[in-house]
Amino acid sequence: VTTADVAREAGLSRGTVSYALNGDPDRRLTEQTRQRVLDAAVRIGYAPSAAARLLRGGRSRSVLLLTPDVGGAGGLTPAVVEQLAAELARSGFSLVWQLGIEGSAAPVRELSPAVVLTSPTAEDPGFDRLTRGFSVPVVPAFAGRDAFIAAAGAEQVRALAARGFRHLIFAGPHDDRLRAMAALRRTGVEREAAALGLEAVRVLEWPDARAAGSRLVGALLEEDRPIAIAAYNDDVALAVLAASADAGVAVPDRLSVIGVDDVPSSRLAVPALSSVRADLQDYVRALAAAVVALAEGEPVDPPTLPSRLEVVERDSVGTA
Amino acid sequence: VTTADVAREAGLSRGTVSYALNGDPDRRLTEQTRQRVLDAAVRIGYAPSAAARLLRGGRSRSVLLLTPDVGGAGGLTPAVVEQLAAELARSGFSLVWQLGIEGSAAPVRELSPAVVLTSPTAEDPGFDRLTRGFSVPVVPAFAGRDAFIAAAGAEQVRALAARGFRHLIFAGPHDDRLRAMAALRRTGVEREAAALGLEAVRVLEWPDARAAGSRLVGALLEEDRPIAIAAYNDDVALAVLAASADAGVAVPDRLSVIGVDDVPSSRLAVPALSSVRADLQDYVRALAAAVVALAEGEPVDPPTLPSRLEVVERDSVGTA
DNA sequence: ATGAAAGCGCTAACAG
DNA sequence: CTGTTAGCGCTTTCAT
Repeated sequence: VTTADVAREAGLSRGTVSYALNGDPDRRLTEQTRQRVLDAAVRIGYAPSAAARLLRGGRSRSVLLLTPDVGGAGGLTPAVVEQLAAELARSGFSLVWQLGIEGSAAPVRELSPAVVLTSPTAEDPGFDRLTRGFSVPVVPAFAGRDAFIAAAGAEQVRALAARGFRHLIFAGPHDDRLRAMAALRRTGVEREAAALGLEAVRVLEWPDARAAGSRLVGALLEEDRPIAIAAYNDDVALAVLAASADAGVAVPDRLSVIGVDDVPSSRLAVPALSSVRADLQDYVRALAAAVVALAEGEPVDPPTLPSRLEVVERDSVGTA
Repeated sequence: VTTADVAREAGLSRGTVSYALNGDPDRRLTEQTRQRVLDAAVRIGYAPSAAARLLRGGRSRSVLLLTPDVGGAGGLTPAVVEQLAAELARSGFSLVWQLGIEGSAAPVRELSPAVVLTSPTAEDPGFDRLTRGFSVPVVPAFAGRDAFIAAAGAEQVRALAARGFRHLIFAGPHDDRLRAMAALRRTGVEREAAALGLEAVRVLEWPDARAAGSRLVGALLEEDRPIAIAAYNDDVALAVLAASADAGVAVPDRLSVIGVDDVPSSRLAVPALSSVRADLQDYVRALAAAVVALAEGEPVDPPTLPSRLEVVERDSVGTA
């Protein structure tokens, strides 16, 4: 069912139908004519062909976000995507999210988006493959992501150092898929420790099994010096907490630990887990604005993720 | 840059270019001609117009998934979406996910998908608004979602009843956005309790603040009978655990609790949290197959979510 | 083995 | 105020 059908039904021409349906740029239509078209359209269930509109040269109002997986941008993706979608909707754009870009799956070109947002950066391998075939701006969203991930580690170090700890342990995740992000975080931890003149950071991969974790805590304890752990994220920090409880080690009296992300269960851990949180509201707003500008053809740079995060002090960090 | 440009560059006609670029259905091209076209295409950077292709009548190889938010389908969405995307990619389809459908944002029509998957069901208000304007199958994905959510509650009850508990408490979430799902889960709990001939289930909204939670546990304890709690999900169950620890109540000796979802931190709670887990692999595979069939025009029904889940027994449930 | 041309549904410039 | 028409880029049938 096309405009031609509507035109026939309404006894008018296709041109008139088009004007009536889109609101007139200049054209003055009789209210009666307009109504007649609208009625006919609903009566026969007209739905415009997006493809034809696009082909005709209309700008698209959609934005395509490409990430390898849901956690693609350091665990911050879901919340960011939801807010970004809402923000863009305010400006009349729709955000669509395509996952699993790493593999063979090619980005959808059927959606001729106004802007493409990617979580891989221009340096990432495969970026060219992603961008190929798009004649619209392809922007690495999450600019400054590496620094952002590292910054969380730096905050952890500052929080721990402020309590007098001079020797820090970095507890990395067991999950292999997190390897790259963990390396970034670790670098942040190490750099800040060096900047603050602390001892060299000891790096551990925290074991997945509870029993192994508890043995590890036991071993750490024998060294007989204050234990301060910067965990890769809250999940790892929670594992440290569990291991400590299993080993009968008091937190924060004999062991301090701080995570990253401030996931809901951190508040509910025993003791409540200190963590690092990012407030991304302003960033997402700026990102949405940049996307809209890009869509309008203005050559703006997308915003950079904040490099200063907020420490949430709870009960898992003591003093040296 | 269009096929016409490629044709001019290669000294051939647009038709030939099209055949060379797409692989010949029947047509036999000289290898030399084919190469000439391919070279010309890369040389001048040709990229096909998806809109024109679509308009011309080619079926699209994309699938649009519409959900209100990331957690749209009972917390199971992210994992399901990732697997579904991978599964569909295997058949040459790309899945794109549009969030925030509840609000004013209209589904993207620029993407003329082969199939539209929605998390709202046909009964949900606003479903018509979503489906309007699509001339392709619009299928409520997650068929049997309500039963699925309820089933998890039923599993909790069975697990608790098997340990001899006759009086159960349902701990609902504080978060208002979860209200609808919580009601479903509660129904599952209540129905199974009735079916098993247990006492009427007591329904509580678990408080957000730790102090309030701990007071609540204290009050429960005074009633001097075994406490068995089916929590809405693991987050609530974790809160119960935290409250118990704060109140100095031993779990599972004096209080039993079981969650739903088996989130990573459940394993790491102290004591490790018993939970209910769903294995959705088969379901997602079947869903992908149904989507592909639908795209081919076969009128199949999408699969129903399993109504039998798996209990993960850990250390937070004792005996009556 | 290649070229010519029609037409997908739409909008906008031009006639009337 | 409304009708007619060209053409967006592509695929595909029909000629050659």
